[in-house]
Amino acid sequence: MSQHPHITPAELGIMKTLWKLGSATVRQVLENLPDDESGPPAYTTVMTMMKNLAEKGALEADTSRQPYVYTAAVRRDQVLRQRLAEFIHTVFDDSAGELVLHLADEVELSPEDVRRIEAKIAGREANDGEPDRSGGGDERT
Amino acid sequence: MSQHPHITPAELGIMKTLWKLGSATVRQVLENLPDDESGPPAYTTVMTMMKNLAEKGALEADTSRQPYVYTAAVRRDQVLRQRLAEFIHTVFDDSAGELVLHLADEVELSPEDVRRIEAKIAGREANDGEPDRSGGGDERT
DNA sequence: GACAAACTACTATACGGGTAGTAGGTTTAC
DNA sequence: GTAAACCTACTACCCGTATAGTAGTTTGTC
Repeated sequence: MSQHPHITPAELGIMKTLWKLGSATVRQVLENLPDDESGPPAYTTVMTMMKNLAEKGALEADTSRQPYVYTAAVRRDQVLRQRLAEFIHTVFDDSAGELVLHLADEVELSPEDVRRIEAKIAGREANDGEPDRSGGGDERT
Repeated sequence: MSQHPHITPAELGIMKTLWKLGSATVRQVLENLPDDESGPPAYTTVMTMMKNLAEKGALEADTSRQPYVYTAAVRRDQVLRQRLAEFIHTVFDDSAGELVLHLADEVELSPEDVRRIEAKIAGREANDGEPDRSGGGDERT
């Protein structure tokens, strides 16, 4: 059971901070939270969320230290991946291709992005095998 | 005007149906709603949402016909684009490159997808400038 | 014109995410 | 060892989304 728990948007902000800091107390997280328009939340709000995240298994709490020290228990790229899959499912009806279309069309890719993507693609073409995408080709129309 | 209203997940399902059908009554939408695990919603639920969407400007209602006939008032790709931008912002901290990386990494991209990205990159490098996309019309579908 | 069927408007409720207060425990400083 | 500061646990509340019931309106039929 390592299926990642559902992480809400606000929680994601906390996770991001944890990923950045490695380990941190509630206060440290609070102080490093990405700047939100609506000002920083209350200490207890952050605490509640971190507690929730810990209960969900997204964070691990070291309760032997007094200001509990939290650490991310799920990896950044796993969570991001999950979100991505979810997103593709709900918005693009599981069609990654469509997403790519929009992506390529609209979003600005920095030269560096392009560089990295090229590298990625290059790697992909090298061992061209195209791993069977057994899953469900369920193209709509 | 073209600033898209905020469309919630459930509403998106309705929009999708409308985009597919072109124009439709509440009942038609209900009957064509993408299969949701939790069974289809009640007629009135769909109606409420469509009403909301109409109020938000996402749908247009022809109230001269008795079973009102609704039509999407925002374009599919615009909404999708917006969602994508939002997603990239919240999840990938505005780094489209990261998204693509994950995409390439995790989701199986078909050779065609890759080709598209390549084409895009090529085009981008060629006339490195801003892709003119004057948002002229506001026709749908 | 009356009745039935279908539809719309209004209203209510459940539920989850987000927010935070308060009470009580723990640690630290004097 | 007492007080101040800090922290945690528990609880409450608000708000938006989603859901749907009910009542009244419109339309079509006989």
